[in-house]
Amino acid sequence: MADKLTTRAEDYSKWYNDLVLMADLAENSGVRGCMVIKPYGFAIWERMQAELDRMFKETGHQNAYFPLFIPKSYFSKEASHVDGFAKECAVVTHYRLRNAEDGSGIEVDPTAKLEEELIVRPTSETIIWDTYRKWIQSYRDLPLLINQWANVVRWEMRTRLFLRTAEFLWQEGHTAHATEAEAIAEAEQMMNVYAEFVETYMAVPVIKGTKTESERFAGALETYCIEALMQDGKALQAGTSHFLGQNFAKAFDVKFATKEGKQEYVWATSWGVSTRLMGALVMTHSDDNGLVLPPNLAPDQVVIVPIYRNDEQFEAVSKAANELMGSLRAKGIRVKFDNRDTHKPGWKFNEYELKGVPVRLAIGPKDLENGTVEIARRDTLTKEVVTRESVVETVASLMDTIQKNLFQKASMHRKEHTTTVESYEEFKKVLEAKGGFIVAHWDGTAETEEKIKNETKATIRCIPLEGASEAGHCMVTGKPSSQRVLFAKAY
RNA sequence: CGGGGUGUAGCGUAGCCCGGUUAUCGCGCCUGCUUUGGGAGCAGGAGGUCGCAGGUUCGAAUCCUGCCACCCCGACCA
Repeated sequence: MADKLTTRAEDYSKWYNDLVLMADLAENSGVRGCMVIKPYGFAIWERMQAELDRMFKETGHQNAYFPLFIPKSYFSKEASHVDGFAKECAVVTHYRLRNAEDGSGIEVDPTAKLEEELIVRPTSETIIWDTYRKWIQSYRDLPLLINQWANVVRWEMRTRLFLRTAEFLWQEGHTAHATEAEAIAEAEQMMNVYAEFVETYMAVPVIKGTKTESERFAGALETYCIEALMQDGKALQAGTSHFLGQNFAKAFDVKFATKEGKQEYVWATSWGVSTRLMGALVMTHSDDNGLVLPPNLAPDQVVIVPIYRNDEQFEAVSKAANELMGSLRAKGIRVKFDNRDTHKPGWKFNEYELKGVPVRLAIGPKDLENGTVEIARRDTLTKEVVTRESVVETVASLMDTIQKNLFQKASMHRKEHTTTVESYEEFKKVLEAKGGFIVAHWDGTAETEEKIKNETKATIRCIPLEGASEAGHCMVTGKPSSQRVLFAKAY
């Protein structure tokens, strides 16, 4: 397995797929563009959900659930929104099957045609705003801060495991506010929540910014995003937060009575992250030995592997392991004791490396004799032997050390693959030779953006929020520019 | 939707051009013994509508026709 990973490292996307498949995260289901997320992969997603959900609630949001099916007519209300999604919708046209008369099997019953087709949600703006109209009457009903954990379907031409599947899991927040300023503040806040989650838990450094007009979400006035750089030098959009203005309020007639008794349209935001984050995780930290999970996110932070030759040894080792597991858990560390008798230690070592468990402890007869434990780190692949007395402390501090080390490593990689260029020639050269983020001046027009995209495949990932404003000239047209923007080839 | 490719055991594959015993090999799986501090060894065993449907032929995994599925590369996108 390891050989296979190494040889395929030349082709990153293949390598990435192998990693995902072999690490027991997910596999192609055989259903077009849809994946099966396996238990271990789903455990990681659940960790993401848990931390994000906590952060949403800490910022005042509540969860709710809306229907999977959306009547077609809802889509006709917001023109730019439907333009963005029309080409990738799965549509339910019938509601019954029957046995074919010629005995060839099951067929769709043509007499069971739906009066109005149902769209399998590609995103829930339309049905949620239709509902919000009924929920919002007064300024006292605002702000309405709701999140939904759900699956959505987008019939993409081309799919890629985790990064772009036909069906994917995500959360979508949809909020309504009394004022424009409040809605903008919400959209910015959620971008910051995403950035904090991705950096603190996933140990993936991100750049916060806004999208250009042409890259903006369908129906949004402003799209905030976080952009991450993968190991192969391509960028990945890790999360987006949209300021929707009053577009949806007007389309779905969502008005509220102000304190002064006037009727006004509400201001809206929406924001989401998806199972794509799993792809970001894999492609940021993994190496040829498999996944590398940051401790803050890992479902199992520590695994204890017992080493023994016979039942007595197993008893003795298990006793020590269970005690150790108890003290680690008391420190709030997620520990698994793998006492399966069906696999040998060497097999387990490799398995947990592939699965990216941050710390592995091994206890055997020698350790019982010497009062020691062997500690192995996944991030550095190093091992050391420590005393039983110090192991809990060592492991506890390793959680922090490994988390920081992974973030540090990814940050260094990004720094080394971020290049500031002055000319279009240089831009093309760097893009070709090195890839990564390229920081350059742009005249702010969609034409120039389009030209660059067509000629080089690179897109403007974002207009960085923390980028200092700096006068300069567009690298393509020479027209004045007030700030450098971030370019890259993207997934 | 354009271009390319692949369908043979749970996974990865040989065989196909040039039709001919019982369809190859590895991993995995099962049983037994020995093993267990980096993916164990030996012996035995189970597992196949050769993607589907037709056709050609004495005979088809192999040749022909049609269909289906998936993958990869583009255009589109979280």
